[in-house]
Amino acid sequence: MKEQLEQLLADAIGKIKADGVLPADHSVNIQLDRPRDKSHGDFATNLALTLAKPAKSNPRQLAEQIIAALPQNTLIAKTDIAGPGFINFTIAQDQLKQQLQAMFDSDRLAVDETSDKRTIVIDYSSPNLAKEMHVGHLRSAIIGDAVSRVSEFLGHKVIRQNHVGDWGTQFGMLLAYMEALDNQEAEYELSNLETFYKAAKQRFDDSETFANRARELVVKLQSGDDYCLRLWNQFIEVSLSHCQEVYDRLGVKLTRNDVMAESAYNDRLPGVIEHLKARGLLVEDQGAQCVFLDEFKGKEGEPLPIIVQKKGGGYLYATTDLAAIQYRQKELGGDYLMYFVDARQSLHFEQIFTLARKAGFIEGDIRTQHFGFGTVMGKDGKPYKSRDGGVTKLADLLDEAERRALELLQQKSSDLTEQQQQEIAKVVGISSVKYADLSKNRTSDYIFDWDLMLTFEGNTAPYLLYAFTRVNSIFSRLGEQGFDESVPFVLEDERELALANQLVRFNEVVHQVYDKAMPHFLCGYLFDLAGRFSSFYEACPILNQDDAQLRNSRLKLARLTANTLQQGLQLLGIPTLEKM
RNA sequence: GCGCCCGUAGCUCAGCUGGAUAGAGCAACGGCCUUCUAAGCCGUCGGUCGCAGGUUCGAAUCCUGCCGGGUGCGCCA
Repeated sequence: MKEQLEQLLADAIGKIKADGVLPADHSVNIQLDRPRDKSHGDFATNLALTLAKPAKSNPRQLAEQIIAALPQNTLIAKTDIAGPGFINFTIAQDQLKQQLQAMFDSDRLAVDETSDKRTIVIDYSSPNLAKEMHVGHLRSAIIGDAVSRVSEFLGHKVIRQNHVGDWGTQFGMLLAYMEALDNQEAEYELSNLETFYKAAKQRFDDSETFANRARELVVKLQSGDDYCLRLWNQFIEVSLSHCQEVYDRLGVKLTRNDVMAESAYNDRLPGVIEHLKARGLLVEDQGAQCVFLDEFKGKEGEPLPIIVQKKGGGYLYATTDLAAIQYRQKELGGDYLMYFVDARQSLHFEQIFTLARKAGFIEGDIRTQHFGFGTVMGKDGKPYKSRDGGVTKLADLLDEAERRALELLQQKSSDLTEQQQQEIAKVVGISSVKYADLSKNRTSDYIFDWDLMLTFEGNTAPYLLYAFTRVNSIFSRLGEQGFDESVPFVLEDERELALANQLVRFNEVVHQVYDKAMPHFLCGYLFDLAGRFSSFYEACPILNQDDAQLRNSRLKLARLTANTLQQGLQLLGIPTLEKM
């Protein structure tokens, strides 16, 4: 609907250019807003204001000329010139009803597939396997997963990549500790990776002999020693299955098949260095192999190095990331590489992307984009910590979410069995954590607050889940008798109209989420939708409506609302519940 | 020192490429359950958009400076 109107305006601009009202070479950016104030119509544009100067005209007069130049159409019911020269459009109700009907008939709620289909490689979650997943891993997994789902829904080919860290220096320490324990002990201690890591670190710091053994083991591991590889494999296996448990609980779509660990690029690393050398990009500096790019200057304007090989010959994460870019493009056929990684790594990615392009690892139309995100903070405004001051394990955090959700459900009297309550609490708890994250602007830090995310009031998962069950209850009450879906939509009450206008925006919003990789747009949309439905439900009798035409139309609105809520939540990676 | 991000109501957050009286939710206060829904709805109160300049017909949004907070910057990943 917005696109159609944009097209009409583009035609109008073309016409006034042809008429000499506006210089033909003046480039025009058509901006269409949805005015907050209902009296300003369904859409508004400031075109006449921005073009008044180049047209050497006054805005209101130009507005009239633009309106006059609009092609014949059935979309616009009314145009007004308001204030200094805004053009306000009221959409013809027929068009709105037609759009609703299209959504109603569509199995994808009339969301358009993208016109620019890509093979998108999405790097998300990517934890370090040395430790158990903690709070810091939450955002990448949740946001990356939501954007993956949205991208797929729009018709892109999505390849998920879990770039887990399994090759760092700290593995020597872990292997040495495994070695020091006997087999059974090791198995037992590995069941809690967090304490295992701490114990290994402790020993590393305390004992010189142990530390030396740890360093020795790293070297042996990296040179392919069988014994080390066996220990290492055992450790990685345990750690990966921990991750998988967390993904399954979170409803994050990652599986073992998506794991492409750092170590998997080992064979490619010498080739990366060779390639850089062949391109004349490599410079030796203090024994290390570096690349200096003019784009990145240091303190006194001297170029900043990207170190790709240590003086001892070891490789660094910059090297691995370059190898990964090469792999994702060449082997996976990706033409859009997305990275959902902490914002603190933005400089690193800028450097890597620039270098990758300069070195020819990526060329032409291939997009690379780092989507950073802020830190999860505690109520004190500092990075989120557990009570004892340590980092909070993700598994423990999810346990607490489920426990708190159960408490919340128990407070409300309900006809649910104990068993049902527990199952529902799991969904509500996990969804609350996910939604709290998704509903905030990706780029900013946010404060993790149990009380705010686990409430039925405001922009929260429980509110939306409950809103869905309320809509659904209409249909369970309706039972098997069903309703006549063939009647046209009736939009007489202002609340019916408000709901309809919101429903129709779904397409636009889903595309925006993809364009900016900002799931919070969708959250805001769903919250608004649920609110409008509640107002409608309050004021407009549905099942108790005698007028059959009206009753069926309202049932259709309710059905469409339910489907949109469900689809929207699903795109966010949140399941719906039949009852709560 | 240099780079990036942030500062909006008492609290948690929106505010899309500059647009019309800066919006939600919570908290506070006041209404609404013999008609599907009260885990809801309707309303009231609450802001010098960190500060100071500048650009513009028009700035929370763009530019400059300052204050305050975060974070990154040669051999960890």
